Amino acid sequence: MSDIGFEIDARLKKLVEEMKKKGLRVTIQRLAIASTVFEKIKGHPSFMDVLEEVRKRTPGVSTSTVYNTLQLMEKLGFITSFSYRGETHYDQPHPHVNVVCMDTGKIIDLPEDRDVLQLLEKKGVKVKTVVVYGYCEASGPG
Amino acid sequence: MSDIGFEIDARLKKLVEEMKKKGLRVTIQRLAIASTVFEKIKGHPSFMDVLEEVRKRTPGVSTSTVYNTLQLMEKLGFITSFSYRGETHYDQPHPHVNVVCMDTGKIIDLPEDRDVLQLLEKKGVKVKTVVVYGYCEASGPG
DNA sequence: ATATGTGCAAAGGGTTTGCAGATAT
DNA sequence: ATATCTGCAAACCCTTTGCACATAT
Repeated sequence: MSDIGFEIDARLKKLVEEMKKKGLRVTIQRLAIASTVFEKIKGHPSFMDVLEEVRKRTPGVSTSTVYNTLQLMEKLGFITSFSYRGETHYDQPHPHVNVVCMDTGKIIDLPEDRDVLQLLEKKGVKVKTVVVYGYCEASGPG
Repeated sequence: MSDIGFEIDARLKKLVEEMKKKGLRVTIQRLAIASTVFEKIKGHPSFMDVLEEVRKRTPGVSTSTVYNTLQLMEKLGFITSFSYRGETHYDQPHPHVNVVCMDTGKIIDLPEDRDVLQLLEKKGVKVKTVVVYGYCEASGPG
């Protein structure tokens, strides 16, 4: 469990601890999937994005294993997800504001979102994540 | 075109005008679908919700007709949509803040949302609609 | 008269599942 | 040793489409 070829970032380390604590198995596949997800999560990857990237690195991993692992990671609170245009997108678990451009399909995190979150919380909303559907600079509604 | 059994609300009237102006046909089905949608839109109905409600009122209307009409209405700006848990939900077209309870699945409009929208616009985001994923009063994260 | 719309039924796309064989503990 | 996990392949659900028939204009 020391030389497996992955960068062990803090989240991965914590996930592994968490899995062990719960008697869940730390498999090669789960490590490959988790490290991929942590690396790509800022880009709001879709399920297929994750699957493809995992397979680039570790060929042969199955759809269901990726699916199961993503569900596990979500249940353990390491990622969140939301759906856009019929696809599931994975995202960082801390409350923040995503902006989706309905023209380009791009999804970015709003840089300074603390005030938005605070305003929502002040209104009694327990925020997990926020998705703003709109248009980016270059494009307009229609 | 006078006694068709539907309440002609302002939006329906406007939609009909718009359709005529564009040479689109004002059919019984479209009227049934549109009036249903306008009546139920505050409840963020899913595609299936709309289909079922339309059929309750006007049996025999097909999936594709409902589908086409909803797309048409969206293109003409009378409704918007977003997806949640793999389902398309239809919504009012003006910018506003929806709150989704990830526990109960309930979707409601945030009552006083103008300041939230203004704050987002001030940050340069052209907002079409906002979906806040969180938890309602009774439930907590987990 | 005819361009547009409808309904049927099937295809599509992404997600989810059942199960036999494999494996981390 | 054995409970858990993996991979395959098929099922699933919702959405989307093609096309012959019907209809609003």
